[in-house]
Amino acid sequence: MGKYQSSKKTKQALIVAAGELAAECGIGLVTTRAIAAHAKENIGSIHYHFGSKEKLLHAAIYSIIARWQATPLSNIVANSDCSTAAGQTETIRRVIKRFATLLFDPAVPAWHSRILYQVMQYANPLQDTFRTLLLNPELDQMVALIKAIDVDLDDETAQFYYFFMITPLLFHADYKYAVLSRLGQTEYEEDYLRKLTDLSIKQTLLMLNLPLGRIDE
Amino acid sequence: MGKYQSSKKTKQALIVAAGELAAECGIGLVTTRAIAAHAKENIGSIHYHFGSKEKLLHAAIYSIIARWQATPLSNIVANSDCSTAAGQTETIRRVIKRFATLLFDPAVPAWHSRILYQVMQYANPLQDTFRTLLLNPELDQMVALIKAIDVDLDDETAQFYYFFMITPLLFHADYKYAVLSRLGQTEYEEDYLRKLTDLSIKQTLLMLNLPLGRIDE
DNA sequence: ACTTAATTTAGTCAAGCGATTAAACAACAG
DNA sequence: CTGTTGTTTAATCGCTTGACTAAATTAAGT
Repeated sequence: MGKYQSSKKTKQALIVAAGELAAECGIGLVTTRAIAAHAKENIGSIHYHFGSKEKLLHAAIYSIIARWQATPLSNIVANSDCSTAAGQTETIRRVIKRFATLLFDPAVPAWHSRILYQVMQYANPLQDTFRTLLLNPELDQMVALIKAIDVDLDDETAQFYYFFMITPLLFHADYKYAVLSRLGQTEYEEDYLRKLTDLSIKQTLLMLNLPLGRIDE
Repeated sequence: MGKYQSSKKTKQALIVAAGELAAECGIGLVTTRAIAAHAKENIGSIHYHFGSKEKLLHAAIYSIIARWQATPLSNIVANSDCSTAAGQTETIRRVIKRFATLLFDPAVPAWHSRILYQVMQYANPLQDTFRTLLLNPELDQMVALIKAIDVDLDDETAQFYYFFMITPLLFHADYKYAVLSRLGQTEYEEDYLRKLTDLSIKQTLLMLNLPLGRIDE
């Protein structure tokens, strides 16, 4: 297994198909037959390459986690100057822009953002993996970062502020189709996403009593 | 049909069971057998009383819509004074408190908040009903309300502000189990919900450049 | 109490599911 | 070009699903 060129292509096609279908109708409702048809592959290939439908979905989710880990928060945290108010403002700006990029950048497959947090919404066996590999590390780092900005906060309040920080972005990912339908569009426009990011930043800075001005252009 | 006392009880038990199970594992993954077992009723009763599983789920969702319609936004809009800044502040406060009540009040079944917006997240046949009866009227009223507060806003921006307004509340409903797991609790505490509502109000007032002070106690 | 009709029940159905298999096919080494 | 083996294919498995049905049961009107 994995010696021919075609093997890698088939596996990738199946992962993408599984991801796209799961994004559309929900992880639990995706069938092996639908995945195979969408990928233009055979049902048997799912079991040949991944062992089971669940393992294929696991691989799809893992590919998302890997994408997030390739843009680590630690880069921002390491290069940020949290000793001045202006530096804190810039750090918040970068954190939100990273989040927006991971959710909405056209270079990141659209199904990523629709699946990642789907895992968290309902009880399912993939949650533990997801929490250990991505969610808890992200949250712990963000709590530490926010506490570095305001040393008076306890863990729960810092996390609470983080929720307020990312929540409009998350909403626009989760309810993407519903929002787009209201807007009469088929994809978020660049302008809209910029407005979304900018207001998320501004509201977060107001919440944390940080100055709104930015350092670089 | 519907002539015996037991009929109403059975129908209600099936609706609650369907709602609770759909809240737990997702609308699409609920089975007739699971509903019947959870309601301690017979599978056949689902088809006898509702015709099909889908119609039962439709009835469950309709019961949620009815709960929202019983607490109409129009009450707030009609009694609000949007001519003064203080009146506008109070209106925002009431709108957010209504939303928080509908999502988190223990008097409202917990499964309501976990299902309502589930309908919006994935393509499914119930969306049209939901949009026509609840979502579009709510959004249209809120857009009008926000435009009454700031007459310079266009529809899209007013709706955009509304998203920012409700998004933290919605997040805490959608990701309830994940958040509770992080908090190490099994249910949101009164204090936490008050903090959530208060900060939502404060952030909205900041966003709309309204004074933070309140009118009544 | 009896009758009637509404409701509940258990059993059955075809359809679609994930998984498995053996045969057919195709890629690569020599 | 040929043999080997990794990969793909179509057919089939047992199982669960939503739906249906006829029989049993129960509630209410008389």
